[in-house]
Amino acid sequence: MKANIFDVAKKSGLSTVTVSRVLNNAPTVREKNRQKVLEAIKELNYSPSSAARTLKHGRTGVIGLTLTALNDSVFDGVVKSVFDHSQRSGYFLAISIASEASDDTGEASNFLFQEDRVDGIIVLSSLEEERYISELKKKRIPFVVVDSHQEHVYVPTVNVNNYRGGYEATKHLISLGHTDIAHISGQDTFLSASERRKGFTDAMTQAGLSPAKIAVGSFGIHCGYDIMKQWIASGQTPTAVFAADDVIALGAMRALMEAKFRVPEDVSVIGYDDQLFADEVYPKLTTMRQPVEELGEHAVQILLEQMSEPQDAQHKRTTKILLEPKLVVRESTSFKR
Amino acid sequence: MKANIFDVAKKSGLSTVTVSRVLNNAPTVREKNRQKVLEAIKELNYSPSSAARTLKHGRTGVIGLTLTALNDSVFDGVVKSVFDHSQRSGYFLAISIASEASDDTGEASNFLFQEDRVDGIIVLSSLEEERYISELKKKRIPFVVVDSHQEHVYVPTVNVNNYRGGYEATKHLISLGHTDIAHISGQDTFLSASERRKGFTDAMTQAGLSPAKIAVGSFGIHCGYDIMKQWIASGQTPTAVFAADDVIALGAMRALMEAKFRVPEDVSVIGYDDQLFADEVYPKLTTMRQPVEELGEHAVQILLEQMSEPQDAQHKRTTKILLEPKLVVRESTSFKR
DNA sequence: TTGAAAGCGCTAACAC
DNA sequence: GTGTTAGCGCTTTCAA
Repeated sequence: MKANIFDVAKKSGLSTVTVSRVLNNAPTVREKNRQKVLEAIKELNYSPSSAARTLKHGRTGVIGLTLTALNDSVFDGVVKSVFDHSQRSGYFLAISIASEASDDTGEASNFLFQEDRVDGIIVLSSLEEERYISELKKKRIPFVVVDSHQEHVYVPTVNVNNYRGGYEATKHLISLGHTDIAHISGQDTFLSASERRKGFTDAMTQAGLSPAKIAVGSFGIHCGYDIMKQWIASGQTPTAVFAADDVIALGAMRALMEAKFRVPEDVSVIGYDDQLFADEVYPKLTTMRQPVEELGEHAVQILLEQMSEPQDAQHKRTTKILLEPKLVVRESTSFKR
Repeated sequence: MKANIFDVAKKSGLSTVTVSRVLNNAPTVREKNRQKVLEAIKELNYSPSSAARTLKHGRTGVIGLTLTALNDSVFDGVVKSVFDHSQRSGYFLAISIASEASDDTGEASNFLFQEDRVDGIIVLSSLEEERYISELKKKRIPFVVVDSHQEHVYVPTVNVNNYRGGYEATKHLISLGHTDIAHISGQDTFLSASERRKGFTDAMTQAGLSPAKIAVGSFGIHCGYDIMKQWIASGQTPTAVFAADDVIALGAMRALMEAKFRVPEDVSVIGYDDQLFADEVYPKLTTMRQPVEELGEHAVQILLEQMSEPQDAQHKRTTKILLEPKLVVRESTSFKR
């Protein structure tokens, strides 16, 4: 049914070797023969078998990407960026989306790690980071961790400076004259959450302010509303809030607006991530933007380096990239009245 | 370096065939030998080569998914669902994210279609639908189109009833007593946009209302704000708006709130898609939810059917699935005052 | 400039 | 229950 390289060879009156040379753009093929081959290929609608090539070369040409949640501007952006840069280097992208709930069998490994499906893996903000890392190391699969949640010494990582993000977000509010500033944090499972919180605390302390009003919520789950509502109910409404992500910020704003507070006239709110909706909601959200494109670019680049290096060299030096977030001022923050 | 099946055979003192049998859970292996093999596998940290298997079997175990945009609750949800169901059937998922801008070379085909990388392809809401379909047919790669933008007779598709969605959304507003209802539509490139608009028009007409107030915006681009602002400026503010998607709805609400209209007291707004933020924004967005999980499930199911059927049978019957959207009433719509 | 032969790692068919 | 053999489709020597 499907044509193989022999069919092409026969049809073109040449050998499989010559066909192979044409396929790989070898210069040592007579132009006339090259044409014959190309014609046969077209007529037979032939395309080479990637499996056979892979088997021969020992590389699959596939990069794997594991992630936990989609539906988040940051992760989505990274995926897109990773895809673009992979393609540019001739690699396909296979993805694996872990469910929130960890698999029952503690042993169960990621789908992508099976067999030698991929030449390397990008671990994006995984909840099973530890397990993945040790398994990847054991299997000697080259990898890089993006948005890591723990500190690993010998692991190549690409991260965004969350401490700096928290610090800058808070400083923005302070610079607007606010002194009663609250922080709704993400859960401690994430290094990013505690880093942002540390940035908040330091910025407050350095300004001689009390960093006492902190509530620990959770990314992903819509907690901003509840926490803010509680503060309002207890008469503790701050004049400014630093929310650990944009969704939390949205929830906080909703609680405020429901209670007839105006944003930003009565209370300023700053988010984190610069999700797509940040630009379209009322009032437009001030937020910290993550360098999404660069995250993906560095991830692919480092992974390719890992893949090209001999296995044992991978312990010699470990690349760690730290990118900076960027403050995007919109409408949800203003001078304290 | 990397162990192969021979190494395992040697180490366990058995033949490669026996090792292969163990790998494939063949029942005809003496328990004692099975243990020997398993031990050797573990010691050598062996994992079989997918390439060799693929070559032998003529199938890759990979499903391809092409999509245009990420960062959209609907698409993201479908991707997740497709991943889950693929995995459940033992397939890996490779994705290809097309850039908005079509490739310069009109010829350039999708990355995934190259060689025989995948056993089948899910085309998700592609802007290059026509081109993909004809190429996939030519290459005889089994496929299914999800959220198709044109009507194709012999193409298996999974769609959501957009006409019904538009109709129901509009009826919801009518049932609340509104008569001056506007519609901000998506661009006509998308069948979904014109279908929703048709639903709007029919619902209005059937209720004896004029479906005249229609503006054609564009999905993805933030147009809801501009269009609504224009209506407000020209004194044509409707009492209810049906936005073709949630982002447009968000923009429309922003324009309204900026102009001191209250939502829903002065103007009701209904969106479409039930993006994640719909539940967190103020006021919570009433919207039409797409059956995301089912979309992915049916897509995979139909694709697997296509893959198992002989090539020539694929013209005999063509599966077409049409799912129904669901109205989710929240806070952005209310009775006309 | 071209081709014959060997082999990448695995498994199905056929012995034993 | 187990092993021998052949071959999946391609590319890489090596020889012509």
